[in-house]
Amino acid sequence: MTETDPTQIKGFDRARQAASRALTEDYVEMISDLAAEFGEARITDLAARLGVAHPTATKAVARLKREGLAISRPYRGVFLTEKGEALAETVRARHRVVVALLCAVGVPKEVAELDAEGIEHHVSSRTLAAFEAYLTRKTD
Amino acid sequence: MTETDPTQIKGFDRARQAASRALTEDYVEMISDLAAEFGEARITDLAARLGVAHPTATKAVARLKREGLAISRPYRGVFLTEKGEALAETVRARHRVVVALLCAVGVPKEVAELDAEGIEHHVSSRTLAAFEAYLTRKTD
DNA sequence: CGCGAAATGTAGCCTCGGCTATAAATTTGG
DNA sequence: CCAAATTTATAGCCGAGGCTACATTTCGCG
Repeated sequence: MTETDPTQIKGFDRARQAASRALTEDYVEMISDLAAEFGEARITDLAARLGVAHPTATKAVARLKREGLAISRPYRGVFLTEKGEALAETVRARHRVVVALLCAVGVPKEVAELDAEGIEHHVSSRTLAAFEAYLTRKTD
Repeated sequence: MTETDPTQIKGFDRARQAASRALTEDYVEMISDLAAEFGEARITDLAARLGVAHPTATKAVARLKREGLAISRPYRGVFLTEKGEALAETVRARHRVVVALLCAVGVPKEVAELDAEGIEHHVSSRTLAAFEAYLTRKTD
């Protein structure tokens, strides 16, 4: 029998958990963006921006509501709760840092934006802190 | 109607595609590692290292076989095809670069290993090239 | 105002990647 | 060499997150 390496398993588990959080984070961020732009987030716009069919967005919003991140009434826009807004701000901030770090090490801006969309969900708080410290050092 | 931003959609699509590739890449890399260690990859060891139940590993291996990345006979070990080995090497190399870059910007080694497991699947070839260039610059 | 267009909701289906439980084959040790 | 332990396979379930098709509600405009 192979001696089970807990560190390695932990890495895969974390990656899987991050994958399941990614959708939530994307939707919350997008709802926040749309609210800032138009005053409310509509299902159709959410679906369009995320590149999915509307029923998919409807289901996702239902999940956000279950998790206490958003509220909505039938045939009306979607709004974030305080908890949802807080998460949105966290996600947005992390996104900015990841993009900035990628650019700082020489990744072209558009590529950085594209890759950050996937990478950001896997950046732990400790790695994020290291990124921020690096950017601060480099700026000074 | 919101003006659809193609760049943003592309980012989300890429992230979703990367998520579906991630499992394949993890399994292929792990099979390669086990083959190097023990001469063959057994379903039980694969499952243990990835932290899943064995039927889950069996299903995943079936998929790899469908995709021409691995071969196996009932009750025998799993082996990579040439295509599978090539993918494994690519994945392994990318993993090393990602870990090295994280370390280079100040992420502690153990954290880098954990986060890399999730991040690596979202690093495009252009970003990878930028990482390599940065590491080379820094080393010189 | 009322009607057609647009937006939202609902139903139902698919695939994937987990799981448990159970069966079959293989390996191992006495 | 046979029985027990281990390993692998299979069946069947679940939830997530896609989709299409169709029903319903709201909105905008003539």
